[in-house]
Amino acid sequence: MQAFQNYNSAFNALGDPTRRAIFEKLASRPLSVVHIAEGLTVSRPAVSQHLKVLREAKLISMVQQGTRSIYSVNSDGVQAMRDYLDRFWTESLENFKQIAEQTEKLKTKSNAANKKRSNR
Amino acid sequence: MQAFQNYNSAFNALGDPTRRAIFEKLASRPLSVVHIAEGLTVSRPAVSQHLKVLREAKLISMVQQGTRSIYSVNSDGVQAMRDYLDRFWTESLENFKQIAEQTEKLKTKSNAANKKRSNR
DNA sequence: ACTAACGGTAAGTTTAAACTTACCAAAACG
DNA sequence: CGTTTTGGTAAGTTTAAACTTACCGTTAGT
Repeated sequence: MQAFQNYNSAFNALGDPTRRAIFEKLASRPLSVVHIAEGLTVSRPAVSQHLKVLREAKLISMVQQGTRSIYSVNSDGVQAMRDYLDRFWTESLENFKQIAEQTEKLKTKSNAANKKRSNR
Repeated sequence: MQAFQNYNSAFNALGDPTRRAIFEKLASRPLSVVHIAEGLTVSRPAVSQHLKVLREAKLISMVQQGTRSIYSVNSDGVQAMRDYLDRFWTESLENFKQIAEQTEKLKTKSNAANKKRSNR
């Protein structure tokens, strides 16, 4: 709830197909930039830019090993997104009952209205 | 895993701040378009367009009531995103140990290298 | 029937995101 | 040292997303 209000950047980061591909690659194991770029159709600089976005969204983190930058998934960031969705998931589920109830009410209402109309 | 491969559209949908605001509004309770637009800074047509995006991403659903279009959060779509994140969250957590182990290995390796270098 | 309310869509503009090539700096290795 | 590997950044282009106004069809209310 507290530290991560970066939901926008996080969701935005995973909204891009290329970044999603990178993210999923890193989920399987930590990789250097060249390794990440290997399977992808975009250039290596493009990958670097995507990595920056993902890192700023706290979804991945980086450790330097000599000339290599090793990227890996940041579980905390992912957790934050999960929590966010959890909140609205339960919230919407609670609403579900209310919707059902209201729909019932409205059905009887509109039935009444229909009856009224057909009475004209 | 099966029915929802719309992860892109879903994450993309929540990536936009205005759509996030709409989504959160709807989480508190189902609303008509004018009600949704009420608090927001953008025009009503813009809201309609955002609603379309959210609906195509299966994050919200709509029922028609006379002239009103009542929108509400689609729990299934949210659930699908949760599942997606769950998968990569656990996956990255499993990696965490491996990273730690490998980091240990690399530390001893680089220690050996440093020793070698300082021996020159 | 006439008018209000509601809301979806079309057309056009503006801004920003994704990508490219080119360049550069730092570490590694012979 | 020279050179290769690695990867970040800058500058510029292109495409697409977000928004606006204008318009129209449908339902509701009087």
